[in-house]
Amino acid sequence: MSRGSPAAGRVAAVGRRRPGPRRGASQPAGTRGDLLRAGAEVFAERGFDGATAERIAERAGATKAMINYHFRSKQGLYEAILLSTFTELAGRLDAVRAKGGAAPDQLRAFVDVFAGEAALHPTFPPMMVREVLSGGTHLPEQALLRVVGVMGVVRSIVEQGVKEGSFRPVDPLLTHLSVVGMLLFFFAAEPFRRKAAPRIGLKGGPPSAAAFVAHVQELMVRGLATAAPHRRR
Amino acid sequence: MSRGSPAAGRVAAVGRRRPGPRRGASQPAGTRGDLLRAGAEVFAERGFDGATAERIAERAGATKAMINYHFRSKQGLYEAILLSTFTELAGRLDAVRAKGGAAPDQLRAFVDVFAGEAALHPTFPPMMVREVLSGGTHLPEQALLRVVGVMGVVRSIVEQGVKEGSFRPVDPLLTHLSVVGMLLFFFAAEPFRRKAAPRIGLKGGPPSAAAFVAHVQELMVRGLATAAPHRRR
DNA sequence: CGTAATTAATTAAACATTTGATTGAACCAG
DNA sequence: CTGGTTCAATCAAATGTTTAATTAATTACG
Repeated sequence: MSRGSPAAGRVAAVGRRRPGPRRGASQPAGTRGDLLRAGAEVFAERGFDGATAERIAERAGATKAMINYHFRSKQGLYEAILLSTFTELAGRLDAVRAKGGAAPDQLRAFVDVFAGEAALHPTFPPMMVREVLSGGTHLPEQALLRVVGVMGVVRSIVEQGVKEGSFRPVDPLLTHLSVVGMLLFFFAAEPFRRKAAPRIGLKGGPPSAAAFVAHVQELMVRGLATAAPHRRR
Repeated sequence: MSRGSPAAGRVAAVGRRRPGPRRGASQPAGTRGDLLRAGAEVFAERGFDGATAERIAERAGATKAMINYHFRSKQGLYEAILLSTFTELAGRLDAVRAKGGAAPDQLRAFVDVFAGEAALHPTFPPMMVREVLSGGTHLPEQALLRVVGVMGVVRSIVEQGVKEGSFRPVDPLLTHLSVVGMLLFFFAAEPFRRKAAPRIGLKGGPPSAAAFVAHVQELMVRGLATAAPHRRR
């Protein structure tokens, strides 16, 4: 630990730029960025314990020692990925709430943005679900706050809808759990559907994300609406 | 594998009975049953890779060699657990469909039974979600068929409802994904809620399973109902 | 300017654990 | 005895981390 290690408090700082080959994704270049991208993929596919440092490094085109150099440990890499992912998502969802409008429209927009983010960063839903599954073991404090923030967005939308009379009086937390649960499960299950598709009689291939988004939007807006349901008996 | 190993094709067979201490759960006694129970718990908590044979054996009050003796390998234990769990669930849900009745009532019953099973066997939702997450890597063929069967139950309920006129014309597969996604996520996230509850301003403690079930039932029946929604604009 | 000193980035090898599986002896009911 | 069951000890492979050496860029300064 005698030589200066950059892992200490840094998060987004980028080392020197290299004129190397073009990167596929967007933001950070260099080995550090390669590790973030490769790590997100492998962690999403196999979970924290199933992802070996060796495999991550290989996919990033680096050696596993680089993980410890740039992030201090495998867990350090994991936390850096979680934090940046959750922060970006929470930011976009906050924007939905901030934009205002009628509650049903905000709810539709919430679903849209959430799904858009999941489609843009396919590693986010699996990582989120895995983290929830393990009780937030590896979840850094700051990332947990983002999750709480998202919960607050849904809560305030629902509360506004109830006050406006467009929604019946429902529990905001339960509503949040249903919407986010549906969406996370759908996107996290994508690899499963692809692999199990031939086994299932799946006409017209697996369902598209757009179709599911529309389905969820209708389901929620109709399901929360004030109008009385089809009462039987 | 020279000595006779019972692991080959067995699934539910029980070794000799012992007069040991009372077991907490129901079915199989003996070391084999202890391993099934302990394995389900640890696999649910940590996933396949995160669960060590040592930890499972310890919780079962046995040694890890017993896993290999009774199930040939750690993966063998895992598959045995998955198969028995999924088979039981699929059976109860098939019964819901077989009982008949109006589509909305069947859908409510489906949610009820699904949630009841999850509450009775808290290890099932996490294991199911983890398996879906990893694309069904460790999923034995027979267990996959059960999952497909459950999907068929929802599909036929929805198709009946559409034909009867109680449901609007929705995609059965998308409907299945929403219901099952909501339920699995809710139950799989239980440890997370418990751990994050103090961090969140959670008035009255975490939501009860019964409350969530009622919420999902209303949401689905209203959301799928034929009646026109609260059209805005 | 040019060159030596310094720092950052990277790699290959070594290390210390951990872990799933195997083995052989002991145990025990019938 | 005998055959199924259990355990303690052992093995070999895998894995996260550390270390030492190498290379490249940046800075200091004569």
